[in-house]
Amino acid sequence: MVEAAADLLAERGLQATSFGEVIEATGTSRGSIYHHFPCGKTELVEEALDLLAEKAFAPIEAHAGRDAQTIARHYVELWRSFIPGFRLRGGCVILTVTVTADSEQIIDRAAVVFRRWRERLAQLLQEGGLDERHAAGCAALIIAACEGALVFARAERSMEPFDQVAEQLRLHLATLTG
Amino acid sequence: MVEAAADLLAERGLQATSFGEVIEATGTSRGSIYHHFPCGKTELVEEALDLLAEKAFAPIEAHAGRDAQTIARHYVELWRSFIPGFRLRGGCVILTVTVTADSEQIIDRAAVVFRRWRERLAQLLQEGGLDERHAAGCAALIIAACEGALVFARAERSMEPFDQVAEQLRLHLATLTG
DNA sequence: GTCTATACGAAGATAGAC
DNA sequence: GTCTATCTTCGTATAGAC
Repeated sequence: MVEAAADLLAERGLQATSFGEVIEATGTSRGSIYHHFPCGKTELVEEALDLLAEKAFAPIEAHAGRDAQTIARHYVELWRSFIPGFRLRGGCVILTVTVTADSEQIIDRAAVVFRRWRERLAQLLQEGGLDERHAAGCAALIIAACEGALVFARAERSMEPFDQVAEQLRLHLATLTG
Repeated sequence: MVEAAADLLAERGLQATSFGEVIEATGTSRGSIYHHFPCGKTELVEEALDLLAEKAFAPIEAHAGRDAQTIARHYVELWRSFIPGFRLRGGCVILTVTVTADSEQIIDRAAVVFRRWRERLAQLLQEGGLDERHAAGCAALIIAACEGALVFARAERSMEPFDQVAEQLRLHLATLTG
């Protein structure tokens, strides 16, 4: 049930993900959702966000321990791989939810996800040899830039703006670690 | 009428901006909107987007002709100034609309805005001495990173992540122009 | 515990009087 | 041309049968 909600969130966004669609996707019934999630949509969305956030960047852990440039390159490549998967439509769910949510609870949950992503990437970069003073900022830059570039790609239905940004990030990392 | 819609869009986002609120804000009537905008909400939103896009970055033109680092610094500062104005709530309207719109027309209009922003900034940077090969990419990076960082700031209700990103952008520009 | 039916409200859009 | 009243659709949430 949470998985179906997560898929729909990723594909269509927060407002567009209605219980009606979750029901259609899962085959379950309306009342059953409220039995498992008494707080309704907010509760379901929170769980779905956690699931998405965890799954999204699990692959990067496979590169833990390598040098900072390699980590960064794979991280950006992972973002890039999301674009065709979402058919240039969805972008990042956490971002979409953040800018559209009217519930403080959900925004707070999204904020936790963003922070976790940044802290983990900063840690990986630092372990990969990046100066401690730049690690947090550099991680924030990479994720922020990828988020923004993903939106460009979605709007223009083209990989070009994303690839331009990725190239600049590569240059920046090369400078910092060189 | 368009101005009221633009204000509401900036403050509350696409889905949250209803005709009811536009009516309340302007004092006009429901039928009157459809008289001036036969295509309804889509048409009104398109006009509002154009208005917002034009107004948002007009101030940067005052710095035209200065060196690339100065241009970039003022550009980022301009983005930063949006945060308190939107009370950390709205973020960038064009971004919000892009990720939430279900109308191809509106997304296309947003794409035009993004492209125009990038091209103008690239031009200013290049006139400010930035290498032609980096101008387009660097402009894309700056705008993408600011968009992403704005979302972080909104989610965490803090300037810190934005300022981290801004510092990295400053470093990057210093490297490219140094 | 799971389902059906329905209440309740909001939003977009339209009709028709003036 | 502008306004009031209304229609339709859709989404969340709940009540109550089994």
